[in-house]
Amino acid sequence: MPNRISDKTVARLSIYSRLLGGFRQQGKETIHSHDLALVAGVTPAQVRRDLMSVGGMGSPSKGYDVTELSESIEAFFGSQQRVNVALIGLGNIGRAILAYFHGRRPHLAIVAAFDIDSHRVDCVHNGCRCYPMHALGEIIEQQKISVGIIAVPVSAAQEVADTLVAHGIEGIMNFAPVPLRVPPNVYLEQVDITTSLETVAYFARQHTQEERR
Amino acid sequence: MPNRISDKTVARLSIYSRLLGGFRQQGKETIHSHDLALVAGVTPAQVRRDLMSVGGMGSPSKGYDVTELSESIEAFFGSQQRVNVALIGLGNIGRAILAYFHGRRPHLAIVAAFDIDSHRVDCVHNGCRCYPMHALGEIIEQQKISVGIIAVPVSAAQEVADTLVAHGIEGIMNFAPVPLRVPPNVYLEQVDITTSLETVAYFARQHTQEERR
DNA sequence: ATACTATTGTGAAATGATTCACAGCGTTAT
DNA sequence: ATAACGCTGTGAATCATTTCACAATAGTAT
Repeated sequence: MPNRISDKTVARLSIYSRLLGGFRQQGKETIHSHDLALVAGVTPAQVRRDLMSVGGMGSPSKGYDVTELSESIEAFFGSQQRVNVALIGLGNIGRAILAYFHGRRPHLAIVAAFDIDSHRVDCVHNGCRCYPMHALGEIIEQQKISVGIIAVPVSAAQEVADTLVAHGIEGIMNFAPVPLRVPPNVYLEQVDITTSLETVAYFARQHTQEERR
Repeated sequence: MPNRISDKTVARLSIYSRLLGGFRQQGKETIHSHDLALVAGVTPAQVRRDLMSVGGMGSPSKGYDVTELSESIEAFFGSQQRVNVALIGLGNIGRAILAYFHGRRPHLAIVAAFDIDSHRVDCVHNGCRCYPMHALGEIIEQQKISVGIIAVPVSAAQEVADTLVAHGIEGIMNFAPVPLRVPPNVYLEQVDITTSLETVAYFARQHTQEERR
């Protein structure tokens, strides 16, 4: 492998991509690393470093061509080939996620939802059919789903993860506030809202106390 | 300042705290760094390093006293003093967050919600009163709110953040998929679900391609 | 044409986070 | 009592990420 790209860089590229989409719509043709850095909340050097990963094609004094760069990053994310996503758990968080992604990213579609509650099963929420939990493995393989979003209670999260892994999932985004065990060949992203809020509260208090010093 | 603690460490301490709570309930009295590391999904060395921040009080061959350690971490997070939190935006994500935190963390309470939609205003969701948006500044100061959760659409996010900052907020957790500009004395946590999912999809695909090599 | 300016791309340095490795020390076994 | 074991706490080393700083270069002005 030539040079692996860090997850931090990938996350920032996603942000640049979204911002560039906005600039494109408002007719901006070129942009400097400085300007992109300003709206992205990072340093110009970081922008340039990140853009090297997608083969940065900027010109001095003009900067980067917005359309060209936007398309380069989309190509980097492989937007020509669709990634199918499953959402497991249709509670409050699950429904919020479903509503959130509905029709937003064409190449990143939630194609199936799952829940144990029979009231939710077989309904269509935001254009997405809800299947019973026991169909999980079968549907993953049928629909060639490679990414799973876990939005079930803590007590069920590891079991769901195991099922996903057993049926060949490649990446998991976990909203349940519990660290999951998955094999190293599966990419895992923990989105732990409780922990995040606790971290914010901690540093908020720190700042207050520093001011008092 | 003696030694600043990194946000990564703080986040992990929050996870340890939660896990220790579980161990405490099931009557476990002592625990080794190795065991805590296993369930937290990190290395034993990392656990010990993190616990140094709260004045690690482990004994060789017995390990750490579960109750004592649990209380040390809670004290570290300042659980004796309550942090008041405001939630701005009661759409899908806002309601999910509200339901999620309801009665879960006593020292970290969402005490007020805000929305522009008059249908939502003045209702009580999950024990939390919803105020109209124009009351935001006033209520923050009245209720001594120091942390804000932004769950409004992208178009309103920066304006809300500015209002929060203007009224003395110390920390912000932002769910709107746009980088916010806040002064350096305000701690900002971006929770960008789209970006996270895109990152998962990217690495999931990477793994698939590596296997093919 | 030539000089000047501002910006990119990128080695190199700095900073930050994690892991290693081992001294020191309770605990247990003999 | 003594030895042996295994774990903690931590300095040092490693690894990862960010920032610095500047050569190369395209555009612009003279």
